[in-house]
Amino acid sequence: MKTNTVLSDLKEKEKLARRDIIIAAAEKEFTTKPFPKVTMRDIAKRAGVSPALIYRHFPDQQSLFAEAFMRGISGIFDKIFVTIDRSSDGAIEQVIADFIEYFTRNDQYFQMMMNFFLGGSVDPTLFEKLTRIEREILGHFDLIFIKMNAEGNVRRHSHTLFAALTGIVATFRNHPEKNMEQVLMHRQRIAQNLSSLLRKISTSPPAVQS
Amino acid sequence: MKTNTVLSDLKEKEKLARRDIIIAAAEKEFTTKPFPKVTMRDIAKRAGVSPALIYRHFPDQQSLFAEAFMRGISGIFDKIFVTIDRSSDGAIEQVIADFIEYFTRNDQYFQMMMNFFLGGSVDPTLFEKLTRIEREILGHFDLIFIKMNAEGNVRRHSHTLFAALTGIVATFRNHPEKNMEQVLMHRQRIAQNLSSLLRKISTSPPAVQS
DNA sequence: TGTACATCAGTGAACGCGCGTTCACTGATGTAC
DNA sequence: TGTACATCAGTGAACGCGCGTTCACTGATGTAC
Repeated sequence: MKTNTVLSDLKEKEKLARRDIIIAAAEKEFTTKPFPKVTMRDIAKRAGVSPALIYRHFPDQQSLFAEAFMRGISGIFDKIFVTIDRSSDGAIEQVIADFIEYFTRNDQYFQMMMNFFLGGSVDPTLFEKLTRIEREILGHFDLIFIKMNAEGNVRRHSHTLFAALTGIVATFRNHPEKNMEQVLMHRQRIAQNLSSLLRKISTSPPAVQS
Repeated sequence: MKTNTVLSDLKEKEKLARRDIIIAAAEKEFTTKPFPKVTMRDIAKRAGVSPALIYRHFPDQQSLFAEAFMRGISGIFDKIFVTIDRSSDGAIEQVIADFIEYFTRNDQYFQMMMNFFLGGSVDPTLFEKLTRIEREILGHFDLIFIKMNAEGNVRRHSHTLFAALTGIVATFRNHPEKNMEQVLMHRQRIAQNLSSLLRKISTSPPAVQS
């Protein structure tokens, strides 16, 4: 019985590993071509499995995409959240710069995010997850404005910040003759402008604590 | 000979009218369903013609979409440009509110805009047109900041404004339980917040001129 | 220890559908003589 | 005025392709007796 359990545990692990390989393959595919062009065949090929196998792990394409998206998106925001939590003044410049840099270097996640925003009909489970992430982001953005003693409605500032950051990445994209570093620089300049705008709403010089 | 010319003029007009009907049908279709779901068959059906006929007027789908987009988008910006030109202080609150309202009530054009931004590869002619429009928009936004005596780099403020407006429309979308008026209200609140942020960069009270 | 059967990850090929686009054709109008 | 031919807007059906998804099957491993 014991051996039995150990063996089936191994089986289980193997299965999870395969699942992992598929998600990783999907993430990798997203880096090579625009989001809507990635196909199940592509992913299967990269993962070294048959397309049919994917459907043993995920009910459909959207579920796989969602999982790949979640995995990628959590990375950056966890990092940003730490920056906010540790800072005494909200570190808005740092947060803004990190957001822009991450989404510039990983445009695939931005494209996915836009896709979910614009696509309209996502299934309720996914919608739920996205809403939770959004709330988490806004909650942490609130902290920035609280720490910097912002005047006015804090949550509204958070919305404004999130919208502006998203807009910067959405509107300034790869002109044919520009490479990624140039695009990044351009976005960062606009982002800095945004930073200094937002700094102005602080009612007092940053409160330096501990 | 004269009759001849008049007749062929009529023919020509008729042809243009048909072309017009097709574009109008396309615009109408975009209002009924999300942008990527609109098909050539749908448009043909609404226009009351055969799908094949569309290809007598437009080389391909993208050209038709582009033309429908241009037509729709010019409307609002012409109106906004007039507001800017006529105002003494740039009327930034009005411009922001109009932008948000228009794109909320005509989400199809926003979706098209995002599509062009995110889609990546558009043909050079279309790219050229889009770039021209963008320059025109930024040029007029510059006027706003000039009129309000903004401190700092004017063009950079214009970029920031455009990005933020786009971001507001992109990020706050139809939650299943909210209707358009509620979405509009929400967006307008964020937009007002943006307005008052931007007002702060004026170095002096608005210059009131004749 | 050996044998018949069950389970289940994994597969390549095929299904089915949607959709952009083209084909082969029609019929009305214009033109040449 | 009549006739043969050219032009061209317009059409419904068909082509071709891509892609998500499923099917029918294989083969390895586990289980019962």
